[in-house]
Amino acid sequence: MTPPSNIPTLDDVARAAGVSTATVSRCLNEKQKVSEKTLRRVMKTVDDLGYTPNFNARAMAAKRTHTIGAIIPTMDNAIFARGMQAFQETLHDKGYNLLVSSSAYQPELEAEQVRALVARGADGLLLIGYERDPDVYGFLERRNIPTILAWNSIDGTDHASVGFDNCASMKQLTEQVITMGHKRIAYISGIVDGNDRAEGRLRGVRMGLAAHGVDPNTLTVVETAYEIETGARAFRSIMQAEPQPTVVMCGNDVLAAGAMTQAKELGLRVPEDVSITGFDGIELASVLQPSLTTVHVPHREMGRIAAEELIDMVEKRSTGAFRRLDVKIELRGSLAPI
Amino acid sequence: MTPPSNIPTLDDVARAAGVSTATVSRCLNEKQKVSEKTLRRVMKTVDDLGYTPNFNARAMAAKRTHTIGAIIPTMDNAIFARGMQAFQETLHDKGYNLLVSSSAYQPELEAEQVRALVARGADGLLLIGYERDPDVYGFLERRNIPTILAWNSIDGTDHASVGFDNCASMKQLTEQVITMGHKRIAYISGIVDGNDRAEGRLRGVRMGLAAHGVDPNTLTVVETAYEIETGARAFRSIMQAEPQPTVVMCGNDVLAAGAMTQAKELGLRVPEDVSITGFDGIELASVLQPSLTTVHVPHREMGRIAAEELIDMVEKRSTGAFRRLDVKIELRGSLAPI
DNA sequence: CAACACAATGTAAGCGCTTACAATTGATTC
DNA sequence: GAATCAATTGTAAGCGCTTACATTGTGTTG
Repeated sequence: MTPPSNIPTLDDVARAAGVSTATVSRCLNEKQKVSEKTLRRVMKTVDDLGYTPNFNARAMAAKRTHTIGAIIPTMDNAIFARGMQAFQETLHDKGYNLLVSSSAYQPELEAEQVRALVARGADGLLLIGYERDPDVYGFLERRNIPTILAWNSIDGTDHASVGFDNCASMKQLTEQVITMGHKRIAYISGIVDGNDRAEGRLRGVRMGLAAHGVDPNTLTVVETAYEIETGARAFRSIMQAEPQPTVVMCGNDVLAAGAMTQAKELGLRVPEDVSITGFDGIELASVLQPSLTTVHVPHREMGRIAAEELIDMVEKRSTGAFRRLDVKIELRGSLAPI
Repeated sequence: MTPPSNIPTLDDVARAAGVSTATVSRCLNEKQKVSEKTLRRVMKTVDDLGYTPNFNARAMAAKRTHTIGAIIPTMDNAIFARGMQAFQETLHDKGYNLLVSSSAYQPELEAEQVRALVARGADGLLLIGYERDPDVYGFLERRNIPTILAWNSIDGTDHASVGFDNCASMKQLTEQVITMGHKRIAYISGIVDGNDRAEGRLRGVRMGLAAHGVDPNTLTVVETAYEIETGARAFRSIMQAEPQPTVVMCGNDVLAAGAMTQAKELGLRVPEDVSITGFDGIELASVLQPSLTTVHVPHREMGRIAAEELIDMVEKRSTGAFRRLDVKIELRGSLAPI
């Protein structure tokens, strides 16, 4: 004896409209298979009853969810916000929903989230970067879940991806810095372990140095989490060394923001006493005083393309392409010639 | 004739372990009801087969999802990031998952998302602010979905909520500003329509003026979206008027950041030529130069409490409390006496 | 007008779980 | 040793949809 639930089901609609459940289902999903008269009547009943299809039942019967999952390292800072927004918008335009979770930069957590999203029936997945336990890729392949990787682009990889070359981009910025006469360079890096973007950027700096005959071993590197506060701390410790560097390059804009604030607190003028650079080109960079020299990444474009490509994969129009986007060095007030 | 899918199901596990599906289900959900020996054997089989429970099937059979839905106006800027992070962490600690969508400040979109989240089986919902179509509340009540409102707190409302008094907080800041001698005040407001937080803040400014005998009609108000760029534009248009205000108060820190950048561009010194204030106390405020006077909102605490209370409601330990949190005026460099 | 094609609708079998209830087991008691 | 009971396990009925297949109705054709 179940209490008569007041939540209308397909059955209720069918009964009220005097048709079978199959017909109602068709009205909802394949209108062209139903006569116009029936369609109108059924839709009116749907409205009258305030019927909403039960998503889980639907997913179960149809084995499609029109849902895409995304796992990003963090939502707490702006690095991924813009790109994910564009990703979401594009999905929405094409009739897909987005489920996001964050892994807090922890590989095991990411693996767990992959399973959770697949268990929820995600038709496809967006992951950040390449580096992760092969088991995860194995699982995805066995389950046949189209997956696209973003925010990085490494030569010689064949996985579907849309990103930019973190290493080459940072190398380019480093060469620019060196060209402006800087020799004593310090670098505040994000945590490299398990983060191929951070690793690539660090490698890019070293390659930039090497390309100009500077010994990469002279580079001071501090590795720390991507937060304003930790960026500030790293900057302080760097500037205690003797001789002080003439430029502190940062693994991203958030770290750079921390460095800039700390510079002011230490009474150092930017860029007269020390130059500072960032990476990403988030809004924060243009609000800083002086505004931040950074590497601008086309986040929105990356998000949009990722969505389009992933849907093509889900709908079997593509087997997964490799797309590399160009970045742009933004030279601004925080970097000056020596 | 279905192709033999390689995705293991409960049945597969049961067969392989030589028990019934009920027992496997118990091993997964109510370990205490199963003998230790069986439990071990079944769990090993689960592991060997790489079995993952199908979430949709589970939700359907159990009518519980351990999933909470949240709909916030935007993910694109930092206003909600910190609070949602804490909300998420607390949910996770208590064994719940979070599904977030953003409504882009559009009431119809929000209503649609509410239905979508409920259709997905969300056990409870977090919504921002009070103001929305009564139909939405009606729907939620009919479906019996516990819902908590956050980010605002209005006297005389009885809905479960955890927030702060936007109006009183802004009134307090306004009084502080007036006490410092400011008479010509301008205010850059967020879009008030459909946003009770923005509306409350604007009302708070007017009440603050009135309380000190300043005619609220002399207040210049520019209403615009919460973006750095629009904040900058609003500031420019305000400073073109004669006589210029001595202080530009802003509806949030993002607008204030735009105002500050624009002030520099116009060659105006802050706070010597014009004072600027914000609201929210996001990280951005402390990175600005000079650092921003703002109203600090305990976002993390709000997120945590919202999660705890909502779970209590879902698990029938509470019927929905009304919690008001205190804010703190942060007096910093961007505001000076006249 | 019988024969047929095609459009519209109906029937019913699952999808992979949870759980009420029934059955079995083994220990305990008298 | 029969009776009792708690602990453990099994049986099977759904949960609310989609969809392959069967059925019905309608207009065309020879």
